Amino acid sequence: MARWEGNTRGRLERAALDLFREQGYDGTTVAQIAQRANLTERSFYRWFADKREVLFGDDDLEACYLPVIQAAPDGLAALPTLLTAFASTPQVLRPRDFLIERAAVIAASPALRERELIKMVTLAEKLVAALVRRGHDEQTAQLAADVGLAVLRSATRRWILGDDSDFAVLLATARQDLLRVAVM
Amino acid sequence: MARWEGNTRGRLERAALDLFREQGYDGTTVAQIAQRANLTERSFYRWFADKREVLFGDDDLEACYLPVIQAAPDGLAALPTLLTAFASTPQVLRPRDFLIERAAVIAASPALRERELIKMVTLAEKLVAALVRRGHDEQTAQLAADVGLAVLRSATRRWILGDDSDFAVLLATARQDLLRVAVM
DNA sequence: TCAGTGACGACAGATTCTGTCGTCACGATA
DNA sequence: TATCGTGACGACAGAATCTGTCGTCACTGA
Repeated sequence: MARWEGNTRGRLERAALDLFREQGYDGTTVAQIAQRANLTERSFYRWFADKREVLFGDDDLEACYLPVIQAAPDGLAALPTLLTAFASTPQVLRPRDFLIERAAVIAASPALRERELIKMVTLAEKLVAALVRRGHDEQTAQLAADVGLAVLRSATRRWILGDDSDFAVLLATARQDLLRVAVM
Repeated sequence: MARWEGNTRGRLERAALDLFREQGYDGTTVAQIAQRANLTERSFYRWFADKREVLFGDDDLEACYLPVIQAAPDGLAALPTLLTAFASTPQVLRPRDFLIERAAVIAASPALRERELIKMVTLAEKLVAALVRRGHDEQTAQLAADVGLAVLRSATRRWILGDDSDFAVLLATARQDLLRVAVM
């Protein structure tokens, strides 16, 4: 067997994404993924908690956002605090090609959509906690996180579709949209 | 065996909720649920697509909201349209006791949280489609749905916690909060 | 040279979910 | 009353996911 090839995790992720694109998520088994990566099924589960996790490796948005929130100037409102943190999003994400491939696979599978959602919500909870630590009340923090993520999604949609403006600009635009929607 | 007892679906739902509360979601098998409902495991899967679905039966919020959106006066903005529809929410939901029991079980299980989230998002997609049919553009509709659901969640949180105000009032309050958050 | 550590293969087994077929209750019709 | 169709159900087989456990092998440091 091909033990100790190195970059085990990466090999599994690559094999999984390829197979999902070829045969669909439901149509490919963990055994197939492992085999293509020169491993056994058991080893797959040593690197990923379950079959879905292989697509949600290490964006680590949290580690990117939280310090910025922590360092925000005193008295800054909740939503602006979040949007400031979100500005550095594209630097943390994987290359756009990869994101597009992955997005297509996820969109095609309810199981993967579920997983993506809970990742999002888990992030939202971390944001709420960070806002509360800065003195915002729970209710406001929760609402700000929900609304902030809606703005982030709106901006990200545009970015993925090829809009190469500075991400802070995309966020500002999305926030304008939000204002129109919320005030009307 | 106890065939033809009637209310098969309800028996399974009841057995599942009780067992999940006693042993946790992961700790109970579909076979146990079926057994407590005097059925076989195979019959469980005739009534529910998978183990999680047994907790997400038939709120049918969609059927409640869509007609109201359809019937909204011309020219009404997206968010107010949604909030009008949301006003009748409590009439569709199950009794509060049931919701609280269920919420506790869901909160304790990541798998169930995932399922709850995708139910929410699926609803959001239906709302977006309904808004687009009324002439709102896609981007606005998406944002309004995200924000509207944030407001709905905020109002529902208060309602579940025992605030017995008219639900329209709770929604209005949540919307005030939203305005504060969004404008500041 | 040798023990410690971590990655891996091999195997067993519980659980989820699906396909298929035969059986039984019920309702409609002759 | 006799018969037939339909739908709910039990019984069985089997694929796939996920976990526990143990032995092996490569690398590291003393």
